[in-house]
Amino acid sequence: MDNKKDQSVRQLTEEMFQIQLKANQFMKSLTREEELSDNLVFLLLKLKWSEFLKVTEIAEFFLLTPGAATNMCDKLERLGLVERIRLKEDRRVVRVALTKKGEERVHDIFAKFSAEQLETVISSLTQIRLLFEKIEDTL
Amino acid sequence: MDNKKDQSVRQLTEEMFQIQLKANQFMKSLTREEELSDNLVFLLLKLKWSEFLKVTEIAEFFLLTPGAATNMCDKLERLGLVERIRLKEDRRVVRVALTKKGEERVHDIFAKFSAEQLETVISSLTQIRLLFEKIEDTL
DNA sequence: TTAAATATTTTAATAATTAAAATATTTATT
DNA sequence: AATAAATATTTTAATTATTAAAATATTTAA
Repeated sequence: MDNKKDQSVRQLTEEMFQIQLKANQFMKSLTREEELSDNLVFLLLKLKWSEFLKVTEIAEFFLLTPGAATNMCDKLERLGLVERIRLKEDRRVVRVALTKKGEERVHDIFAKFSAEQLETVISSLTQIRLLFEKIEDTL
Repeated sequence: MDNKKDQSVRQLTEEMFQIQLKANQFMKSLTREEELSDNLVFLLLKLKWSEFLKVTEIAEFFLLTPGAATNMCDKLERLGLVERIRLKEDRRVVRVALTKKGEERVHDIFAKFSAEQLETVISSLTQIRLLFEKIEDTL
């Protein structure tokens, strides 16, 4: 591995490291008063704009096993943030939905940001996603 | 929470989710044949361009406890990828450095990418970092 | 009616982390 | 010089989040 490539490795490592750091900081600023894990917060957000999700849907979204998804729901249910109801039409299926308390929790997460701030964040995140897609096309 | 803000939450959730997905995919493509965790790979990369790191330095970089950093080193040492040597000048300090095998492992990670690919990736990552910094300034 | 497939939960095991304790060394104080 | 305090790393115990596998209940297919 020549010096030019060494430099590339060094740069790439540094950028990746900084990005991870800032991404974590961003998550923290979003969930600054949350003691929930990132994935649990993500799930609350996801449920905010889905009427409900099945456990297998949750598992698929998060690329986890059904057991892990169940465990996530256990935690949120214990906190009164979600409820689980068996579907009448197919009693194998469990609907997972936000409770009133869960709705309020999501509301609280975003109450601290102005509409302008949100727009800026969304716009930046969109560009970040596009850049990752560019990387995807490159490799 | 009004409809406009609902939409913002929805968009933000979706972007965050996609970014997490793509960032994971990126890590996977970088470490596609690695059975090491992300942090272990990161540490290998970091050691590639540092002569050596102390355990506390590793803990600081990764925002972990010294115990966790020790554990990371245990794993890499067990695999023959790093070595630990007490500093003569201060025998409390352990130098952690890549072995020859570790160097080769890092080399292998990047052997599969061309210089052009690396340049594109680095450039995109730099922009991603700048965008995260913009978000940081916004919040 | 029986067998196979499916959804979720439970159980057991594993990996990665923290908090706290332990060990060794260095630095500061007496 | 001796003692106390600080520091670096490791070890131990506990916790959290995940997987694999097993269990339970239900639906679908034969």
